[in-house]
Amino acid sequence: MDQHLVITAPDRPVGGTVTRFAPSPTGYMHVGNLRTALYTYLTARHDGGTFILRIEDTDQGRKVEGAVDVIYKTLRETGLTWDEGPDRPGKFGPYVQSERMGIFKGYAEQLVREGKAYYCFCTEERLEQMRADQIAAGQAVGSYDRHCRDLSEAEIAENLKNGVPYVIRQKMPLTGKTSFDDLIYGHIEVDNSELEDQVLLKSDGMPTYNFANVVDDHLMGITHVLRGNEYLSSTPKYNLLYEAFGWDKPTYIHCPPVMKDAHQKLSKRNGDASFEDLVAKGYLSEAVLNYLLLLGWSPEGEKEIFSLDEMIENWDPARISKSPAIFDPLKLRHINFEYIKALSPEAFTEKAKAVIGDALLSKIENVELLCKNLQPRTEVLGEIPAQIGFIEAVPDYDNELYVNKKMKTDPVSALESLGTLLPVLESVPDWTPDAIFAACAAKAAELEVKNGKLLYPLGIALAGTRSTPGGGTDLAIILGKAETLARVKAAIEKLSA
RNA sequence: GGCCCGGUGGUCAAGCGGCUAAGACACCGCCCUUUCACGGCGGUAACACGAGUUCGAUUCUCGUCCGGGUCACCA
Repeated sequence: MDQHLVITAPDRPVGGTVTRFAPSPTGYMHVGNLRTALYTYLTARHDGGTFILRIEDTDQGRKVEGAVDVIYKTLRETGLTWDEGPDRPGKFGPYVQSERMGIFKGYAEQLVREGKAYYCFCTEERLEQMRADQIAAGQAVGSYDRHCRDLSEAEIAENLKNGVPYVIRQKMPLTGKTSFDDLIYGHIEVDNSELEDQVLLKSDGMPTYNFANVVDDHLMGITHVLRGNEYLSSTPKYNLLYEAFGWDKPTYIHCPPVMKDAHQKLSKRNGDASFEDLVAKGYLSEAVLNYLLLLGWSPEGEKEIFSLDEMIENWDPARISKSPAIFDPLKLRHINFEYIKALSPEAFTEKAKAVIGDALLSKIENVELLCKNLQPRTEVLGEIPAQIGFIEAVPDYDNELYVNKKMKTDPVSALESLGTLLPVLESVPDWTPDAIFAACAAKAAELEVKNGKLLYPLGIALAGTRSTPGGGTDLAIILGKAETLARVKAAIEKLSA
């Protein structure tokens, strides 16, 4: 990461919306994550608020070299600029969670002093035994039995003095209900008896994820928390923490997952495409972002193609869907196609050239014409090579290709057509699209046949395939005169054989 | 299993008590056309099921079924 490029973040607007995207650096940005980043970004930007990037790197086991760069790179490529982050420190840093580890213990101890949390000296063995007993007794598994919740002052002091390892647990209310309101899912209420006295501070003095999250979000002034709906069931515990501290609760916006199919989430484990993979295949980053916008959210009108500015303007988090959405590569293709069509010819040509490669490029007489024909035929950049393989050499093909009902052609008539066309092509004064087409059309008129009768076979002769970027005369221009004449002669020979 | 959430065409989805239940992708057909495309026009296709509330339910309530999530000193 370009740590030398550290810029101080600007001040936040007073009373504004503040959101945060808090990814774990796993070395991979899957599209579900990116969608969350987008929704989080839009929620801040729509309100003219602040968008923060916080790196949650405390899972040392999953640490991957260079992973933070992937996050930076992806957000930059998609234009999701952040106001505060590791490289843009504001007043609420640090923005890398591993650098914040010192601040949590004090908060946990504060809750202990206030009687809202307690020291727990249970050993791992005891907890395991407890769970085993619960299973044996056919009870609900998993919940801590609150063994240390009511230790006497003396016992606690004694243990502390002896250096017995401990964790700090949150003291949940035993009765009553806790509720919260989610912007998407509405009012959700659970019995407090369902809530476990969760660990806040681990025995190594480090906070648990849930605890760190609440404290960080509060200290950073986060007003809107966007995250996956797998956190729906732990949100009551979050709220109880906010209440214990007397902090303002954020607005919760839980998003449904992006699915691979009806049962599985999209994930790295399943080998599903990451943002980088999609870009490598020839999807435009704007198109990917636009598709993701629509995957789980719908605008008010019928417009589907949105620039980032238009997304910001039209964004309304309340219109996020409640149910999971299956990632549809076909629809992505279509959106990508829309973006490709909207490219200027020059911009498309530039992108196409990069995919075609210099070797093949040198064999193309008129790259501009080729690209002009390619643009409305390219949904994904990566499929260009397959469309122009014929330029390198005519593939093996069957003469049956000359059969075309509508053009009224077949191998016999094709042989005839190519025979008439050859001298026409040889004598075309200028090797330009208009001149060639005019000459061929004139010949067709003279013979009183449809243009296709002559030109369809030309296309087959030049490309050896039905699907080509352009008609026969365009192919002639792309291949050049010498190559064209050679291929027509070869085709005549093949048809005569 | 307890708790929580969800369930409109194949997919994304609009809808928020009364509609012939939008639109997009995909699919099919027609037109245009020097192939294939692009484009234009048209078509097939949906409210999981059962009660209840109501003059009237896709919309509200309950139940059933199905799917997902969550129950760690992991994040």
